[in-house]
Amino acid sequence: MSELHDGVYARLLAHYGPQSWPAESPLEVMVGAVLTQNTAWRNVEQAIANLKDAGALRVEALDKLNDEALAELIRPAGYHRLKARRLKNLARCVVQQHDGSLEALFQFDVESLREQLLSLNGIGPETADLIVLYAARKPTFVVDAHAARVFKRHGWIEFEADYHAIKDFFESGLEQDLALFQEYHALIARVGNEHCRKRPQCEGCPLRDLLPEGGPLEPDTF
DNA sequence: GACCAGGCACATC
DNA sequence: GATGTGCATGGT
Repeated sequence: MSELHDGVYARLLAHYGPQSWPAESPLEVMVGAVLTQNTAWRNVEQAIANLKDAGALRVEALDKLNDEALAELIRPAGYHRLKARRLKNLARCVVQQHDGSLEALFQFDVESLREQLLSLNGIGPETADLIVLYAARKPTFVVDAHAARVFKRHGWIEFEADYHAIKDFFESGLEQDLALFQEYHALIARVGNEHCRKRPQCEGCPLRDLLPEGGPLEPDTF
């Protein structure tokens, strides 16, 4: 692990302790990954609870439920009609191409699994990587807005860096270890969410002593 | 009542 | 191939 990652990871882990994805099953991870697109996690929780109450948190149930009924259940997470179609795309893929078995889908290696997910309408790079890392439990680094913001503001990566450049930055500086990738991503999301928002709140941030002279860097836009 | 949260697909240039 | 826009809700 590079010196930078070593220092950041150690500070975050010491400050927050181990994190975990708040889900009870791989399917719940996948559904949560879609529902949290452009949406704060607290808005996703009620939608997941609605799906559980309706007995709809099963691959076959998601596949069979009509669009309107599914949209109504996930309404609290926002973009409900759009996300209902995305969840059904995912469920249909598992039913038709993998005999309804997530284990069958997850037996592919990281790259081919990632490609299959990316081929689905509604699954982009971040959602695909979230599913690979937390549902399929294979080491691929998830880049989210928090990771980009935290690392750009500290001057550790360029403001122009795109998803793949940032993903490479992490994957080339870390051991290819599932638990490390899961933990590090979750810790970065936590510190990004609590301290490195559009208006940074560096007071009490565990990475405060690593800031460049003059405080966090500000791009023209975010 | 404006702003924040902050991914993806698609149209357009 | 970069840029802009629509998708929708709930909390601050």
